[in-house]
Amino acid sequence: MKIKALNGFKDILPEDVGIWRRVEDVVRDVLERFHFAEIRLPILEKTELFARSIGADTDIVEKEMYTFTDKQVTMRPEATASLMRAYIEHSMHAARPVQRLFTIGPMFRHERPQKGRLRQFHQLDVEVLGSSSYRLDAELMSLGSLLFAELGVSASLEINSLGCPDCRPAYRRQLLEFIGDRIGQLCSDCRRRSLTNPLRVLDCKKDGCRQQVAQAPSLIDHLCPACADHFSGVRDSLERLSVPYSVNKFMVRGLDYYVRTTFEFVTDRLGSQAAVCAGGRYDGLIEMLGGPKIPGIGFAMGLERLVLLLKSSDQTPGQAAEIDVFVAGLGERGSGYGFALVDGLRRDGLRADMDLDGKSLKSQMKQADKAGSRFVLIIGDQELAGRRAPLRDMATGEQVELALDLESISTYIKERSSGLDG
RNA sequence: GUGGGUGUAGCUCAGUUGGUCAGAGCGUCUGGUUGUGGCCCAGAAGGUCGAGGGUUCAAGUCCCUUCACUCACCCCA
Repeated sequence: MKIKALNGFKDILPEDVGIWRRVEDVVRDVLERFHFAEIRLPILEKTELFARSIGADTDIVEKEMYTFTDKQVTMRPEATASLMRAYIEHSMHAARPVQRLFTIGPMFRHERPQKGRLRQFHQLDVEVLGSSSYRLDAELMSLGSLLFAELGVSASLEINSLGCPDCRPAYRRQLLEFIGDRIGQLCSDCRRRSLTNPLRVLDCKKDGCRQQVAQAPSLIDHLCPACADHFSGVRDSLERLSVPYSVNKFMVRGLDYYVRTTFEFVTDRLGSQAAVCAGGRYDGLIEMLGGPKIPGIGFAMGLERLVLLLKSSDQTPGQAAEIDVFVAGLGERGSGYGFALVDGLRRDGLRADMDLDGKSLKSQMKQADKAGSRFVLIIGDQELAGRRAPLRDMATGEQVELALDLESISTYIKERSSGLDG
């Protein structure tokens, strides 16, 4: 029986790494423009951290975490909790009043895999601690929209407000009353939701439920004055930044810690996994985890989903050259000389390779072609005797005779290759 | 946890009502006269048809079981 990767765990093969790097490069570039600093966090944390931050009653904590029960540690299902832990542990609030941080890495959830949802998946996690300004909310959404724009992916922004501990309970009671009157018309899932997480009834996908909740009281009509002001501030700021958005009053959050602003970038090209980026404000979280009373907001972007979008958007990157020069050695002497020459070229900053298995010249030419090498240098007994060797330009087929020494060859290739530094 | 779909060469897939059905394309390798890639041509390697059991003279082809993958539900980035 062959050993295979675990269900929901995927290898990212060399042919896909290019697109992943592109995503990561754009992410880091844009984040730096927005003055964010990268932080790298452990993958394993105390189980309690997630239970307290995400919510002990959530599906994630109840049944989706990879936990070593004998050690009470868990593979992180998301990054926000870890980042908060690090922020508190290192008293980062003392270093500067507003911390703008991001991290990229794998997360683990034991869910049933499907399109755009794996058990090990990767997220970009962006968090700002120390400001409750509504402008910050809009700034993060602008950041998200710029990320999509720079990657050439289209996704639309939806926003909502979940209120705060002052206004949500009252709304929740109203909603429960509304649902109670219609409980018979709702699907079985929604009947269960009405007990566990009533807000979730609002975004049920079933038509019957949608019709029923269409007239439901909406969160954003029942915000307390402070939350209402904040929400309208967010909207004004988005308009000032010309970031297109729509209000989705049925949008809910799965994690307990969110308050006020929530937002998602959604797409219709990922099957049922519409959200490619989602986040919101969590003003009480840091305090709840034992830190200072400091507000925060953040979002997570699903990188697998982003990669899927990039692949579907028909942006063929074209095969890049893997190496600058392939050295074709003929016979034992030619191969031996070429072996040392390739090593020298590499030490000189060029990407070089050769065949080590004594293949025919024709076969070596094919290898060079397949690798997209810009040049092929041929070394056989004639060349060793004459101290000169032909260098073939694989694009044009033209060949020049070069003096058979490292410096001449290296210099010639460097003068004609692009994308080399130094 | 629940439901649907699919499992035939490295990859993408054909395989009619069970009877040369073990195939194609791509990829790989070799060759198409001495040491030159792409295109073309020729040839080769490569598969216990996911696994196990059953029906039958005969099973990728029918039945059962099982495993895997996949999409969707739940939930969620």
